[in-house]
Amino acid sequence: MKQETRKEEIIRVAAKLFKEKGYSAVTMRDLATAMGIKAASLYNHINSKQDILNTIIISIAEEFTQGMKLVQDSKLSCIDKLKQIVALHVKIASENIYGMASLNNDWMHLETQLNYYLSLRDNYEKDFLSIIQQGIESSELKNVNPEIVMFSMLTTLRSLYIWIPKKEELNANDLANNLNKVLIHGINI
Amino acid sequence: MKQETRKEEIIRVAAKLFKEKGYSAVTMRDLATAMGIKAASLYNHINSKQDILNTIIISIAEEFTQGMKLVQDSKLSCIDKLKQIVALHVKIASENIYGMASLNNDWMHLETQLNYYLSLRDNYEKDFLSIIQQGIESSELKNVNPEIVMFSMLTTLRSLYIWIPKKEELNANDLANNLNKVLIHGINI
DNA sequence: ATCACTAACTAACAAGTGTTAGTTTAAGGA
DNA sequence: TCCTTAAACTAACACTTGTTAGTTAGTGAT
Repeated sequence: MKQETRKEEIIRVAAKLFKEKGYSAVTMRDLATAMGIKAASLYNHINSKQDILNTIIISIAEEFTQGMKLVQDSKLSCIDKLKQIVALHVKIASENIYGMASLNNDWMHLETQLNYYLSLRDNYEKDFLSIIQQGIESSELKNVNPEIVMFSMLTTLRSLYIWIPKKEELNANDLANNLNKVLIHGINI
Repeated sequence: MKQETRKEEIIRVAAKLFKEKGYSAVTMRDLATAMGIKAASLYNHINSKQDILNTIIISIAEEFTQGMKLVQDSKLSCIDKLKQIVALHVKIASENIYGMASLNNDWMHLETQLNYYLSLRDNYEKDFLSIIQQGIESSELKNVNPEIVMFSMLTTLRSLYIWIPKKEELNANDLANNLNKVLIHGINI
């Protein structure tokens, strides 16, 4: 277990504050108070407030991109690929409850990294959509509007960070299984 | 068609800016520029920045509460009630693309109205959950985890405001029908 | 012509913003 | 003991924030 550096600690605490109030509403003095130091002291460890946001968002976005690559390169059926994606979201969301909030709500405050983030997101959605389209073509999935399927699954998965903390009794596996049932098999008899 | 007052115009433009950058990142000078006037002039029409947010969020939240009441008082089957809720979200989201963003992302910046908002949201979720539970008890729905069903449906519906503007070719009815298919009947063969 | 009203304006304020510069303190190794 | 380094500090800067006060210009009714 690698020991957390002071810089990593600051970023972790920042992510927590960003989740509660959003990036813009959190001041460096808020962050310093949460760390038990003065605002100016933060700059011994980090370059700028903006840099903290970049680090939080880009690292998670790249994790998703990497996970999607693995799913795509696999020889799984379409439905199994979708199940893998659900598992990927459950895993990343569980490990980054606070960071996921910034990813979802504060990406527009990225500056130098905004275009990079948008390209990662765009590619992720393209890959996701393509899996669904293949499933429909191969009759593995019903002939439903593929974009609506992606939208529905993706918004649910992207919001997991809100919901996981309220349901701590559910472990990652159970949660993924339940989500698969609901998202893929529907709810009516 | 009632003519829009200057105050309503300010609130509408504010909601649009709030959607793009979030409440905290939008300054009164931003809003004034978007209106083509000076910041101080805004105060001839509105009381405070905070007040604008209150108005945007509470009006929509009350619309949802009212809609849920109608659904509950109806004698519809559980699945038809769920379909009515989907339609309610599609309708409100279509008519309040910008306001929905504030409702979802900036509710924590409510001050005097925060507790009221939270109680509305809490009751809405309780009512939603109760409909699903009744559907399971009466065997109208599969025996799935009711909270996961609600979470999945609700996050999808709450994110409609992101998605509707990208798909203008789909009218409200088609969208609601497609969502019903996907959310209720599932996607696998 | 006077009045009230709407809606804009300029000027300013007090508080808060991210950040920099320079300094101090404590710990560990040579 | 001396030197280095990590990590805190105080003080300050230039700018931005929401908001207030007081004023001005145009419009329509009496």
